Amino acid sequence: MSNNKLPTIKEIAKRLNVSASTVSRALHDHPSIGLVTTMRVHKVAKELGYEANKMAIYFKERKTYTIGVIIPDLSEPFFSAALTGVEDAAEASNYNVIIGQSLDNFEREKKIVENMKDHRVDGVLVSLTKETSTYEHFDSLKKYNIPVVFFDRVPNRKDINYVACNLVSGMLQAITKLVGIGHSRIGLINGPAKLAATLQRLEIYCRCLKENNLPMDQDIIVSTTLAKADNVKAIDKLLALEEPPTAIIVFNDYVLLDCIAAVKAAGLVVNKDISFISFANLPIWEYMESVPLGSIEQFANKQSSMAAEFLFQMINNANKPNSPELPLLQHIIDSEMIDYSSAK
Amino acid sequence: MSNNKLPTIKEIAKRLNVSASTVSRALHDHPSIGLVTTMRVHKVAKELGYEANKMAIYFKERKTYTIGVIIPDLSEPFFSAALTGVEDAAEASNYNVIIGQSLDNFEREKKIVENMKDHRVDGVLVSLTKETSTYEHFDSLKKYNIPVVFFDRVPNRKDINYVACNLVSGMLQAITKLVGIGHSRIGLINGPAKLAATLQRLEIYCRCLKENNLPMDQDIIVSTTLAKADNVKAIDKLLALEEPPTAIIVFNDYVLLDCIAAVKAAGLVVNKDISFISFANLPIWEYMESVPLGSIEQFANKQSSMAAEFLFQMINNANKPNSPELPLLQHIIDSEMIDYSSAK
DNA sequence: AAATTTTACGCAAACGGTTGCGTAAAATGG
DNA sequence: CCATTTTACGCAACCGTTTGCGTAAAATTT
Repeated sequence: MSNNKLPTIKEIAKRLNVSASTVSRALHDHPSIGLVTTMRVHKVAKELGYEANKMAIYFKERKTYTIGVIIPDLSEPFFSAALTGVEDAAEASNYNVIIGQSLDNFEREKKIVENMKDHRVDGVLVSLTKETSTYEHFDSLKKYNIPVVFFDRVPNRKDINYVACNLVSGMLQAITKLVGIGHSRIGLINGPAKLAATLQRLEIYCRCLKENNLPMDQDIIVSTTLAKADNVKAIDKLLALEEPPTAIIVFNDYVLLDCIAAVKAAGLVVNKDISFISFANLPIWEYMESVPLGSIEQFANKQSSMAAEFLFQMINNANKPNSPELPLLQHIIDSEMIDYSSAK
Repeated sequence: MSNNKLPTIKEIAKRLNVSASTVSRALHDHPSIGLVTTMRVHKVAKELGYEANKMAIYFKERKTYTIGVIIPDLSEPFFSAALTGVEDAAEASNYNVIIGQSLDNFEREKKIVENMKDHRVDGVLVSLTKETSTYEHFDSLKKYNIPVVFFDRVPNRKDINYVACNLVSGMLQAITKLVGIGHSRIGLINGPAKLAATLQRLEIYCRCLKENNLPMDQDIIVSTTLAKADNVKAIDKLLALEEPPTAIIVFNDYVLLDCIAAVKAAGLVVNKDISFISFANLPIWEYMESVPLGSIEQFANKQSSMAAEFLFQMINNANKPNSPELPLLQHIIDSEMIDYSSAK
């Protein structure tokens, strides 16, 4: 059983018959304390193994040196990479990171925000739930002077701080590449209509087709609920067309995995009979034999660490007394198509 | 700009011309406070939007309701699953989780421990670095009454609290299964000698062979540094034998992925010419066409959440004044071979 | 030697809330 | 009507550290 009593400043003060304030100042080598006293204090402090109780200091400072990160799901490599990005940035600033997984559940997200408020984190980083469409729970953090920065899955609002990823650049690279190697009939397997990401992909797809002077054909645009059976149905529908696409942009890697299986089942060969480009979430293609021509990378790590930097800027700015009101911190990172076609 | 001043108990007290202690008691509906006063306090509290500053309470309680988790690498699905297990358990107990990635670096691990001590976490969960062989940095937490529970990668000591995974059960299932379907020449591709896991696998492999009355042949035991080229070299060495094994136990899934590629490159067919069983770390086999016959699952989530339960037991026990000195909390979970042979 | 400055330290409040103890005033008992 | 209990609240300490201000004693100046 350990002593249970950690040495405090008062303890040192008592032993030396001086006041706690003298000890505190001596420990910081404050000039107003005599040299001998300072040395005696240091000596006793060392003997007792004294260490300042940071929680007491933090409490006085009204800070916790902790930030919260709210993400949908750690089992997604995208988000675990994002968390790592945050942790790296936080470590560099001597901050701690507490996590909360919303599991794409709005109520959980609210609860996590509440909890982080209770713990008085110095700031919050969020990647939203798919369900989230109202933001009062984040607005309420303003009352506690807790800044919020969103990343990747960000609210559809102007008055927020965020880092997001622009899918246009990657999609443009993808379609340009496909056109470059001779494809002119490029399909799209999109996600469920209710997801913002779905609409976004459709818009960008159309734009990029146009930029490449390709016609748009509704027949080669299909969607899936993201369920496995539905993914297969979607790709089969395209393959069954009279004139099937020769290349397909796929909603994400999970969908693509099912598509590849279906293509093989149909006796076709990936990258010969049909080519794919998808939106990256899985770091697995280097191990697979059938791979997409490329993946549109959204740089989870880069997004999250930049969001963390923004957050620290806001936190530090708030600490300065004459803070000149920071402008909104917003940044959009370009996605990039990672080319796999040369790899195999 | 928000008001910067959150309402406090003192603020309420001032408005009602009562003392802070009365307000505090009224807010908790303490019987010694008159009904009218209590109601007036509640009313003003509501008007002001008063919420207790938990940090102040925690500081007084000398608790933080936060536990720390130290794991090697979040990008490994095993550890992100483990973290999720911890978070689930923590949420159920109203605790927060702060994370630290050691990146398999001993110095980082020490630094993280130090940091968590500074933040006075109520307890720590650890899965050790591959480099860690001394444990003073954890012992030092005793001084602060911070309990520690290890999981999965645990110290080689008796006097610790831990949850670990027993590989024997899974390996035995694996070899028994292989024997059952006619294999009698079962190889082993092991990891680098310096890893504890390597020695462990070798021992268990030998034991399980013996239990199935199979002879041991040094020729079909090879090792790899875990680098891709070396993985390929290892499997090629086995395939080049006069009498190659018909089944191989592989160190882990990463190694196996390279092995499968090498087998295909050699013109052989997985699960026909040669079969594999590996130690699971990747949740990818459901998407692959060539899969091992089975994977030995070590239940990251179960291990970590049980470790968290242990930790909470220790924390709660320490809070009780007449704590009857908890015994060491130790548990070993059986690994299990997950059978994929029927799936394809 | 008296006046002034400097040195070296203590007091007390502050952060926000909790709690043991003391005590007026009101209610009850005899 | 006096003695005792109950009711309802305030005081002050506490958690551990920091910091503005005040002040004796010592050192310096004249």
